[in-house]
Amino acid sequence: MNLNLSQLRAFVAVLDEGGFGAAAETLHISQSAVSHAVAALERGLGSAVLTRQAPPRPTAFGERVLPHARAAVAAATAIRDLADERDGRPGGSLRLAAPTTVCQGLLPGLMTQWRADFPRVGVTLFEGEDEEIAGWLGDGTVDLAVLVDPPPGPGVTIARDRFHALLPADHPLAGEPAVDVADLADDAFLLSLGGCERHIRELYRRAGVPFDPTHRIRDMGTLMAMVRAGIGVSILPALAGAMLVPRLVMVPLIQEITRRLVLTGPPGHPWHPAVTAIVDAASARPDHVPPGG
Amino acid sequence: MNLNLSQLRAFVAVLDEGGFGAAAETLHISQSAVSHAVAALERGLGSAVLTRQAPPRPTAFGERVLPHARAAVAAATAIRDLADERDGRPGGSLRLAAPTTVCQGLLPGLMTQWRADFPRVGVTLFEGEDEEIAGWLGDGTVDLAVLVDPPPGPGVTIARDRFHALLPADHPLAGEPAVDVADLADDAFLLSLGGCERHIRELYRRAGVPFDPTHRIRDMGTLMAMVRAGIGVSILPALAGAMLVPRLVMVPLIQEITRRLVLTGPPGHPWHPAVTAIVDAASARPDHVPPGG
DNA sequence: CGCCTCACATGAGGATCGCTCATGACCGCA
DNA sequence: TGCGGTCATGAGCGATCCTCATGTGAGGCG
Repeated sequence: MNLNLSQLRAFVAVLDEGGFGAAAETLHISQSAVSHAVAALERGLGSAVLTRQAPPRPTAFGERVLPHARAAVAAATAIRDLADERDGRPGGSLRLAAPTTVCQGLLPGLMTQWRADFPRVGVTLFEGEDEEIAGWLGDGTVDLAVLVDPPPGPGVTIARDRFHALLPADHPLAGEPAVDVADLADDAFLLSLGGCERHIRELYRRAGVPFDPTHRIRDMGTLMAMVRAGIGVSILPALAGAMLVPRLVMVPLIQEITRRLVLTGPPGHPWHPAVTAIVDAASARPDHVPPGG
Repeated sequence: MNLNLSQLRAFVAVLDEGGFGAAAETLHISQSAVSHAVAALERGLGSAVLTRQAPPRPTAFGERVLPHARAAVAAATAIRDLADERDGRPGGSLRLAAPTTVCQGLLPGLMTQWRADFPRVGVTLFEGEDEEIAGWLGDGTVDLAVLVDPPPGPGVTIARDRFHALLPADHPLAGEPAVDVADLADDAFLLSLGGCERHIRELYRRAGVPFDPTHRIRDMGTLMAMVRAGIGVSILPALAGAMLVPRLVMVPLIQEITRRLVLTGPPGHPWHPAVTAIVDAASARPDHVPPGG
């Protein structure tokens, strides 16, 4: 009747993998073992933690247990990986969360670097939106994250990412060395959702221009397609340039606003040894990516 | 060879209780079981985590493992206690850290209140100094703490504690309704260590008087004895009044400075359910203790 | 309506684990 | 050298946990 790490691991894995069978695979045990483990957990706790539909969801009670379960599992994993360090090089496998633009613009280079520096560390990438990512980091869903303008704390600034106007290549301003936010008022404005609103609002405030986006678009591909089609213009961080399709240009804004991208581990929790190593290594280096456009 | 919660529990308990035998007692298992558990942990991890002298200390490696072990154990305990909630009332046993003055001035009342409100929750009190306490909260040594003027975050302000002059009863200023910090310059100043220096320094800054303490004293009893003996005067928060011995008085200062006492759980970690309940209950109440002197 | 399939539960059996008891080894101390 | 305190070790046994095989229940389809 006593709580057990493998029970917690099973519980977490079922939710993360979306089923008992899938959990069994990633845990390298049989489906039956997972079922037994979750059943034992529920017997031990006295109530169900999972609804048994496809895909399994946590019960209200399971929802409350989950963050603690994640914390326990993460701690155990960290200890295991701490022990697996060889010749000072950390090992283990990390889950990393980052916003879309960072995933596309910054991480390819970074992760290549890490693979070279920390060959025994595996990194699984989770793409998300800013607040979502902070939540994942807090509740143990991920071990490592790139946060946008986080409150001061541990972690290392890996880039300062300046905002640019996104214009069709045949736009009158497309050839300028820099444009004023106020000059964008002639076109419809396409606001990209997902965390940059705050900065864009600030840009308009500084420019003294009322902010009145015509469309709000979540998907970056859609946004670019619409700008290319001449429907309007947008403002994006420089890193989004990595996703640029032909016949689109990014022009620096006169109103110089940047977002700070910070690589950090879970606040409060002890960090996974590999996370500490990676963040320390990033601190020792200069910013990897010049915020060019 | 697989990591195990009872192994981690044993490891943590040996350090906390100062020995294998003592750990065995608190865990309600045999000394042999503790020895086996730690041995298995070390076999599993591939290196020693404890030095086997009296009292056992963590090895360098053990030092790195310890915070993760605490996190795992705390998480498991929280889950257990989450399950033990009956009719909405939380249960379990909490470790609470607080500074000396709070322990003596504020907690007796608070803990009585809690005993009534949360009869199934046990609280063990750890007295410490301000930074020490913040450290304990961060690394999982305690579940709940009273912090002094912490950075903004979750938690509830349970008191605003105003600073007072501590004078012998026969001091010329002892009868005044309030005194100016500048007027204390005639006497030797006895600085009490342990976290209030910052505030006292600020008081002197505001009064425009140079700060030049004659003695620095750690123990509150010693301080009071010395003030009573006429060796000098001091400045203490109102809560220290709970420790006042006869022939001493506390007089409010004209320079009104207070310290904010905040009851909170570990930053970042998910909180123990009973901690959440206690902090929530405290938020719902007005400040318990008027900062009287 | 019956059958199939997918997904999870259940039961039996066997290896492993983790505990206790008894005892051994080591250290500081007189 | 002997003694008490502290931790380690080994044997033995019950509990646990995993796997294999099979049961059950929901949903899709002819």
